[in-house]
Amino acid sequence: MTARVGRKKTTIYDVAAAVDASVSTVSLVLNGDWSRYRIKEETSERILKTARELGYKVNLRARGLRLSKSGLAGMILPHYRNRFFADLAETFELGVRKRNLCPIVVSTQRDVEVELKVASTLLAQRVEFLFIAGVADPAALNRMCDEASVPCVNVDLPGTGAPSVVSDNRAGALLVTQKLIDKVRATGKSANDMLFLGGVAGEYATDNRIAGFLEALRQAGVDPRSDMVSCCGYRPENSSSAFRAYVERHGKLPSGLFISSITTFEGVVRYSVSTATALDCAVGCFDWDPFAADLPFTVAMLRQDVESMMEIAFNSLTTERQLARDILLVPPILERA
Amino acid sequence: MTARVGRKKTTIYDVAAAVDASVSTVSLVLNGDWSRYRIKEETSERILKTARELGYKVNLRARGLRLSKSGLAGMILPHYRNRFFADLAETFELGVRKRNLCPIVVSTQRDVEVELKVASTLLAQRVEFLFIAGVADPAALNRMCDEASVPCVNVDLPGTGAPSVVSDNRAGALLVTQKLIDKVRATGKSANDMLFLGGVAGEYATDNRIAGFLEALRQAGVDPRSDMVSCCGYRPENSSSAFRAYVERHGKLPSGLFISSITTFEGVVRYSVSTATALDCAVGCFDWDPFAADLPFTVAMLRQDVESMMEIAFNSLTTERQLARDILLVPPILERA
DNA sequence: CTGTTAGCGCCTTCAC
DNA sequence: GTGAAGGCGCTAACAG
Repeated sequence: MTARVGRKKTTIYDVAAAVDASVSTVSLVLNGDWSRYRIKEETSERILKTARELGYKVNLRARGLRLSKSGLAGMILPHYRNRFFADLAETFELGVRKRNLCPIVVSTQRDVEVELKVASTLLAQRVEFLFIAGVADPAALNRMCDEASVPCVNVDLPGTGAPSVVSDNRAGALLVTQKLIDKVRATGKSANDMLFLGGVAGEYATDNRIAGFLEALRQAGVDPRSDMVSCCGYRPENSSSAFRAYVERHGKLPSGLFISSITTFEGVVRYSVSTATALDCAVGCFDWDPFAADLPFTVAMLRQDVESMMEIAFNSLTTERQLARDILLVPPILERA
Repeated sequence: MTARVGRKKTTIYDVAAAVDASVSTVSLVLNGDWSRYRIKEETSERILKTARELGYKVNLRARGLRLSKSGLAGMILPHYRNRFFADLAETFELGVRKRNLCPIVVSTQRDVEVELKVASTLLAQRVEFLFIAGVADPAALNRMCDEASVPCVNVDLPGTGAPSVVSDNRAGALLVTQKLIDKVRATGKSANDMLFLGGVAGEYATDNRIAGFLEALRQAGVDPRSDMVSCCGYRPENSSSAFRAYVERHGKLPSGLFISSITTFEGVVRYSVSTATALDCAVGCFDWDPFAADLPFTVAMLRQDVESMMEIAFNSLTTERQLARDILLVPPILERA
């Protein structure tokens, strides 16, 4: 058998002609409910057989046009390069396939232009719903979906233009910080020397994590100081130098370290390696990565509860939920302690 | 503006009726080449305006049906959970978008059933070509594409059913092993105590890596022994115990360690951490991960050249290349040394 | 039990 | 300059 690039595909008309039946009979048979339409079994078998011989395959696009539904479901996210987004994509695909639809996941590299373009392509393809994760401007995309009457949901992103499913950053940060404080005190150190590292002040997630961090400190009777928080962004180089600066200023490591993302963590590890400084302090991280989990010191890692988030997201596709536009909070999971 | 889930979309007929023109005029204008058809500028502007007001959006599926091309391009891969596949997916999307198509990437978790089902869905959606990466049985999928007259290419996977683009495992392994031997000898140790760890004997990639490893040894005047190779699979637990077994049997670490995948590496790190054994030997890894790259010892990492691979893959979609079905080898990149 | 037919929304050739 | 009409492949009434 050789490649037959561009050869014309066989249609139900071809099959109908071959068995000398009508297209509707063929269609009925091919869609399985021939018994309901009391088509002779012999006819049905002949059709099935020749369809196979002719290599017939449905054209889902034609069917979709006829039925006014595409059978497609879309998701846009920034990239696949960390476990959270990778898990989101895979969980989305699974859920979509379970609903007998075909997933279209597209990454947009956090580029607003690309986000807009991709979203409009997906809507023009008539996806039946759209998941929006980690984009720069959810509101614009929500509006587009609204105009196209396509249900959508924001994931890991709060917004008022659609239902939103987000990790409970505050509660998670509170929990991890409490663990850290316990550990710090168990080793006889002071919770007055803790540090929050990473993120960008003003960002939704970062602000909530800081709030949780500070609340835990207050609950433990510690009076938060401004030098306990260092929002150095997401790049490893930045956290590396921010951490170095902290250590040099204080002449020692913090007693407990709350790291706000896996890339920030990378920077800390890089510092530790390059200066041969053992990280003998309590460490917690609001993110999870299998490699980081195997490092030479115990880290309390918070893993976003992707399964729950996606289940909730799928459930918010109903008309009522679409109208309600709630923000649904999902507590993350403490992975190590 | 409120959600209007399920409301009927506006079509070119609606626009035509609104401006009291014919659908063909509307179509012409909306597709931009109205000047070529010498449509009055005034008409054209009126159409554009009302189309916008009515919120008209093309239905790409209807257009596709009419033009017999879907505007869709498919890729199937096992998952997104390592950098290689994540990069593959993103590079694919970029290339596809550059060609003004819409990417559909679907992960199949290395499950043959799922692979088959997904492939047939994508073909039924009439993707214009299909990239196949890291699946269990490429031949079956190649055959399906062939029957559907859809060009396809195997990525990181050799096959005879379609052109294949694979990393040059042998050359890469040879290169890294040479580096390791240099390092081992530079520190006064013997290249007779090197170890290849990971992979599955009989697998294409593993076998080629072993071949490169052994060849480098031979070139360096070392006579390979069977206990220099331990194919312990891909799970971290397995490499962890396989490495432990090696160390216990020999009473010391190997002088140089060639690790065949990132998950194998994880297992080695886990062993090192749990036994407080410093990994003071030359280490090389046929895989790349940003976290691993920041670990407390220098590792020569080989990174698959995703960009080149994908470029070659895109180029092998032409009819001649489809018929030729070559296996194209792409050397990986040495990331650290 | 099976066939005819009218679209789904769009593009394109050919008339006018 | 613009409109009418056919058809992409499929489904679902509605007729027989």
